[in-house]
Amino acid sequence: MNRRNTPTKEAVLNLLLSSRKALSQDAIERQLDIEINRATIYRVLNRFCEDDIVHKIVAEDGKQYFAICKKCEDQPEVVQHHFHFRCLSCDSIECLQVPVEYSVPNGYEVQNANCVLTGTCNDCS
Amino acid sequence: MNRRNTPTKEAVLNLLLSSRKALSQDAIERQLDIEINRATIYRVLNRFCEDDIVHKIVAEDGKQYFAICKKCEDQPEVVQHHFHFRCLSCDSIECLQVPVEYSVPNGYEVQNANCVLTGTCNDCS
DNA sequence: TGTTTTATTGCGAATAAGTTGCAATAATAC
DNA sequence: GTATTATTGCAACTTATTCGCAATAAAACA
Ligand SMILES: [Mn+2]
Ligand SMILES: [Mn+2]
Ligand SMILES: [Zn+2]
Ligand SMILES: [Zn+2]
Repeated sequence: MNRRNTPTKEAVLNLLLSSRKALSQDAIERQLDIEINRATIYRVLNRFCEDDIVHKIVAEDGKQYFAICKKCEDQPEVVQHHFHFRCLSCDSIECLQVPVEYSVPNGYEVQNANCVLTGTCNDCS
Repeated sequence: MNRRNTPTKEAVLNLLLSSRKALSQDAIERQLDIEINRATIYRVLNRFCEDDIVHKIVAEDGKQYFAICKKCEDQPEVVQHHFHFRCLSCDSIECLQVPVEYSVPNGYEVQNANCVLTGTCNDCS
C-alpha cells in the first residue's frame, strides 16, 4: 500500500504544520484555500495517523482533532502521551508539552491515552 | 427547576449504582428491565450530571459514558479528576482510583479533565 | 380529596460527525 | 507511453445525541 503525493495531502499537511492548534476536519476544510471533499480529508488524516505523522485527539465534544506529531525541537520522543488543552472560550485545542503520568492496577496494559483538559487558555484569561 | 422522582429516574440511578462500569445510553437501555425512551435516558443522565450525581466520560470512540460519582468509601473528595480505562477487548469503561496529575502553562485555568487510558484490562489480559 | 402547576416523558424529526461503496482520476512504476 | 492501483469526489449511510411539542403525571396546594 504505497503512498502517493497529491496536492490534497500536501495542503492538509502544510496546514497542520503551520497551525499551532489541533484541527478538526471541519476547521481544515474551512481553512484550506483549495476545495477538498470531506471524506477525502478524513481519509488523508487517517492515513497520516497510520503513518504516525499526525495524532488524533477526541475531545469531550466527541469530535476528532488532529495535530502534527512534532518532535519538539530535539527530543525525539516528546511525542509520547501528553495532555491536550481545550479552551472553552476560543474553542481551540492544543498539545501541551506536559506528559501524562499514571499508574494502573495490576494486569492492566495501557496502549494509548487520550487526555484533554478543559478550561480557559492564556489568551482568553 | 425542582426535580421530581420518577420510575425512570430510579431505574437508571439504580443501574448505575449497581454497575462497576461506566455505561452508555445504549447499554443502559439494553440493561434496563423497563422500557425507556432514548431521549429520556439522555435527559435523565444529563440531569444527573447537572446535579453532580453522575459524571460523564467521552471516550476515543466519541461516545458518552456515565458513571456514579462515588465518594470511594470515606474520602469525600476522591471524586476529583481521575483516569478512566477503556478495555478494547471487553469494550468496557471503568473509573480508576488514579488521580490525574498535571501542570499547565501560566495563565491557563483548568475546569475539567477528560482522561481515558485504552488497552487491555485485568480480566482480559 | 380534588385542582393546579409544571417537571418529565415519548415520539418523531433534526443535526452532526464520520464512514463506505463505487466509478472516475491521476501518481508512480515499468 | 502504458499499466497499475492509490487517491479522489460524490452520494448514501450509520450512529450518537439533541430538540420541539403535545401528553402525562409528580408534587404542591386549596
Ligand atoms: Mn497532541
Ligand atoms: Mn469516573
Ligand atoms: Zn482560548
Ligand atoms: Zn477487558
